[in-house]
Parts: sequence; C-alpha cells; structure tokens
Amino acid sequence: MPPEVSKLTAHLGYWLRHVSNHVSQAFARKLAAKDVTVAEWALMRVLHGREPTSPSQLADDMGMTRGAITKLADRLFAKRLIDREASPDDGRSHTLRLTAQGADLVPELAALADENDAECFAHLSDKDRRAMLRILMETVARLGLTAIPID
Amino acid sequence: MPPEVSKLTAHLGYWLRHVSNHVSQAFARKLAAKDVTVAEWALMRVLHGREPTSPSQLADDMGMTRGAITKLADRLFAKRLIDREASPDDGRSHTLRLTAQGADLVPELAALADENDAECFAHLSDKDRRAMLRILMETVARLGLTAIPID
DNA sequence: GTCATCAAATTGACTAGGAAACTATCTGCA
DNA sequence: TGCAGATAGTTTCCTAGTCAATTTGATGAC
Repeated sequence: MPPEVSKLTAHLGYWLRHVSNHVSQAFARKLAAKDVTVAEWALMRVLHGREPTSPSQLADDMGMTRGAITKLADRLFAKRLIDREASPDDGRSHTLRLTAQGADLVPELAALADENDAECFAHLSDKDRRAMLRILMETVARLGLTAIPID
Repeated sequence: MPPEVSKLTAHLGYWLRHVSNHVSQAFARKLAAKDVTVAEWALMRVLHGREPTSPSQLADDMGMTRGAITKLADRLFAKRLIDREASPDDGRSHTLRLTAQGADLVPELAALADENDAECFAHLSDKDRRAMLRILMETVARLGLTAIPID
C-alpha cells in the first residue's frame, strides 16, 4: 500500500487555521455585545500605545490591504472610536488615533480577550501557553521580515 | 501610572489569528496555481480518508455553517472534484465524497501544503514544530468537545 | 392515520476583505 | 519650471462567508 499522502495531519497551517477560526468565532460572539468586530478590535489594539499611525503602516502591520483598512477605519470613525488627522508634511497622508472613547473601550475589550483566551486555552499548561505565545511571536517577527508576498 | 491594560500582547488568540492569516494567504497563492482555494482544499482534505460524509457533519468538523458548505460543495462539484450521493435511509440527506479526479489531486495539494509549511515555519526547531502541532491538535480536540457555541 | 414539530439542505440578503483601477499629491530630474 | 513616475488613500467589482427564511422530508403524539 503506497502511502501516497504521507502525513495529511502534519500540516501546521491547517491546524492553525482550524484553531484560529474557532477562537475568533468565539471571540466575535463576545465582542458583539460591545458592538465591535474582531477586525475592529485588532485595529484598536494596534493603535493602542502607538498613537498616530498611517493606514498604510497599519495595513502592513495587520496583514491587510489598504482598501480593507480604509473601510475598517470608516466603520471605527463612524462609531467615534478613532479619529483621522491630516499629515502636516504630506497632503496625501493622514494618521489614525484612538479617540478618548476608543481608548476607554480598549481595556474592556482586552478583558473580553483575556476571558476568551482563558476559555479557549484553559486546558493548556502554563508552560504550553508560554511556548505557543513565544513561537507565534517569533513567527510573526519572521513573517514580518518577508511581509510582502515573495513567490 | 496605572497599568490599565496590563498585557495586550499576551493574547494567544490575537497572535494565532495574525499568523494564521499570513500562512493562509501564502498558501492561497500556491493553491491558486491549481485553481483551488484554501477552503476547497480543507474540505477535500477532510473528505480524504473518510469517504462519504454529510454536509452537516462537515460543517461541524470544519467550523463553518451549513450554508457555506453548500456553496463550497457546489464549487467543488462544478470542478468535478467531489460527488454527491443520496442517503438511502433519509430522503433529505446526502453524502459527499471525492471523485477519482479529486482523490488524485489531494497528494499534489498536500505537497503544496508541505512546501508552504516548510517555508512559513522554517525558522522553528523540530522541537518547537512538534510542540506547536501537539498543542494545536489538543486544542482542536478540546474545542471539538464544545463545538456548538455555548455562551 | 393525520398533523404539529423538527431536522437537512438550499437560497437570498447582507457583510468583510482582496485585487485592481482611479484620484490626488509628492519627488526627482531634465 | 514642468513633467514623468511613484506613493497614499479611496473606490469598484468580485468572492466567500454568515444569518435568517424557506423547502422538503422525517418523526412522534394523539
């Protein structure tokens, strides 16, 4: 019997996607209570503690296109959670920052994220949790270096 | 200075989503050469080695809605990669299985998945790779137990 | 046996994001 | 100076999901 497809179960990417989808869906249900989506939270989270940032920079950092950031920012702006500010030295550009209201909301959302993490990964040992976090952060750093599509 | 938001960087779910998105996007570019999407591959991958399965079961297993499975299956059917078969004991239900063509394609796609994994996680030690895989599989098993939304 | 209820799958309306075209502005170079 | 790219952001079109309503078939109470 030829093992034509040796180890289908061995693809990290597959399991990653699987787990990520489940976790994000669970998180989305929690965030819905605050009328915020996961992507909106992600943008607010990136803005928090790094104040005014350009859409292009955010697109790179979040692994999304500029078009997506535009729409995402529109929604957050409509909810008064972020503000736009024209760039003084470049007429094309502007920066985004959290409003006071947005900044106030961040800790609440962070608490939901804590809660969601706790629920989804309750079965992991502290050691495993830390290992996973370290591996993921290393991977982001690595992918960040080659953020622009190569192949 | 009150640490209002203690450890924003500590949310596993956030990094998980970040890495998963990047990996899936890279994979999508590779799959495009075979005219297959990531979701299509995922469905084929689930069907492989577990032959005839109902859409509902697939929806549960893949963490998608039934509507999504219907549309996904439509596309794969149009490409002659899967077949529908009426359920003998339940007139409402049917099962899905890979066609010969679909089964032939699986190893090719699996090779692309291998390649993508290798590229995206090249920097990880074997030990880390195995740890990550184990943790993710454990988590899926755990989430599987509570697949139906609880809160 | 008939009807109310439930379950499987599909369908339609809606939403979020990607790719690429487009607009406005900036930069460099003759 | 003035014009040819390059660059920041937006917009349009398309794809692929979710959610809710619908259709069709099964099931159980009486």
